[in-house]
Amino acid sequence: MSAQRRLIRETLSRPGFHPTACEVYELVRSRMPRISLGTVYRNLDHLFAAGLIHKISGPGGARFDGNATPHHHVRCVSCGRIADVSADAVEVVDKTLGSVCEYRIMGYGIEFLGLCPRCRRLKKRPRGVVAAGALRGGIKHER
Amino acid sequence: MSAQRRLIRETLSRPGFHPTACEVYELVRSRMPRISLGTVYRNLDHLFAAGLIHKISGPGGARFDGNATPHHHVRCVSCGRIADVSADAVEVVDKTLGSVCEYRIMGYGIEFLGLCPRCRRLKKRPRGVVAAGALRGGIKHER
DNA sequence: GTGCCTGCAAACAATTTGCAGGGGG
DNA sequence: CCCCCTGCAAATTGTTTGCAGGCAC
Repeated sequence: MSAQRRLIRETLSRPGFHPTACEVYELVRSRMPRISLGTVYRNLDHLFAAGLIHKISGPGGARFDGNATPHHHVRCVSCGRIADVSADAVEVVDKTLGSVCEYRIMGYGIEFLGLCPRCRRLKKRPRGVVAAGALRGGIKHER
Repeated sequence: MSAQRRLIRETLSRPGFHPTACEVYELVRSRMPRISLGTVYRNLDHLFAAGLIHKISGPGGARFDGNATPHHHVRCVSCGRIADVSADAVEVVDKTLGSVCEYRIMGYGIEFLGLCPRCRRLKKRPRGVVAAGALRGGIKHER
């Protein structure tokens, strides 16, 4: 693990912080002025593929989250800010929609990740279309 | 509603179809050769803002869905294909994780949308950071 | 005419990649 | 010595925008 990668990871360790790649770049650059944007992207990708950080894809580009434990996110429809939501809240999401966090929840979107019937049939090994860190909600009922 | 917009909407009406903007462009162009990519983007945006279609933001760009009723999506971790998931499945997502659809579910991510405490306090009216069509999961417990 | 709409092309933004070098195992 | 990593710059990709018209009311 290079100094650059360590510093990027450290930058993401602040709780409740969900910066874009460019924001990470600016922050890291203040302490390591010669780092390049390409290196930031490469390392964010590396950390994400290793499941060490979360990547939140959305409009206006991806955001990153140093908290790699299973949890979800809420985005403010007015300012776009992102906050964390406990993974446990998912189980009862529709029943407690108002008390999931301090936001006033107006809706939500779920993206499941899994193997489609055809890929399963073809016994294809997942070929990295989705990285480990994409499985934001942990697998609770593995069979 | 112009002929272009109608044709774009019609192109999206096929059930279980989740094309990118470029795919929509190609399809529409086969029937209306002089349409421009800009027009496709403009109209997809318009339809999305009006809540007439869904927009699924994710890695590799957004995908669109002509089914505007509340529902969610599942993405294959191997081939990246997207399929629909009933909105009702959300309520019991953790208890029936294996039977939500015919995919083998490996995880999921939820994005809530709502007003953050500060925006609520400032009495700011949501200023279109998120369009109507972004509220993919309907609001079931409005207060 | 006014306003929404188009095609086109250029601009923009986010991300990826090719390359030549460097440092640690 | 090899491999992974870097900085840099250019290339790609996805998306938006400015502009000069065009069609409908």
